[in-house]
Amino acid sequence: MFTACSHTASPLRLGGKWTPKIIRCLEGGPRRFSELEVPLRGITPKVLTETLRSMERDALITRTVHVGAPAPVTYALTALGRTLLVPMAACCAWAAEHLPTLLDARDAHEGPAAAPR
Amino acid sequence: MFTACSHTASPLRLGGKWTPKIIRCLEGGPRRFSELEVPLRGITPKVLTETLRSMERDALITRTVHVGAPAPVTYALTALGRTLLVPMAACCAWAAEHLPTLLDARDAHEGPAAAPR
DNA sequence: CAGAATCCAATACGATACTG
DNA sequence: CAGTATCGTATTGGATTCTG
Repeated sequence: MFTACSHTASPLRLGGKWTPKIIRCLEGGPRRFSELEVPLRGITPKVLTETLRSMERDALITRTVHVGAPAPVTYALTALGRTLLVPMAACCAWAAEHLPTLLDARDAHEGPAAAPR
Repeated sequence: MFTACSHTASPLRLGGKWTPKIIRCLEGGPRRFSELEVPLRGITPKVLTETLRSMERDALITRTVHVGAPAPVTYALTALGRTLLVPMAACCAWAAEHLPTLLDARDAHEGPAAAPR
């Protein structure tokens, strides 16, 4: 989706499984590592770390280590990261409207033979 | 990007490497297999076939076998497939505006040590 | 708390060769 | 022309365990 528009071969992880969800989680303000693990049910710390690192590298988020006893780390969207909310909204609108149609077509294709009876 | 908006775990190939490009190629009307291979420079027949099949299954395109000597096959966007052009345009606009910024940030991260001299 | 290390599975993508 | 068959590689995501 994104690579189609650019002429780079670089794997932008924007289309990955977790990047958009993380952006949504950060939409309301900075969140800590553990505050991301909870709403992103199913993500493992390894994958969360990897994804956050690549997003930080791409200047989509910032990583801040605060002083404190078990030093908390917060992640926050950058201005660049916030611009992604616009195309994401367009994609979400598409999915909300057309995804059921697509999935119905898929089921009809897969399973006229394997349909429930 | 799309899966983030839905609640399915199904791998929609909308975010794949080729699906958006194929949609763009079909935007101007039906195209034949070999007419897709050319502009999509680098795709192998295997991958093109796989991608077209999955798009057909998802009702994004239709596959039509015509009568003729070496029977030509044409692929065309469905109405559902055309709706994808809207979010794709939003993503392309984002990339056109912000991708250079992102890539600059990436370079700055990777290579202050590996910078050219 | 916020991760790092290690190992593993699934998938996407690709190169090459062949065919009705 | 429009694929199919086979094989191999690269990347992604995940499970588990451990640590400053």
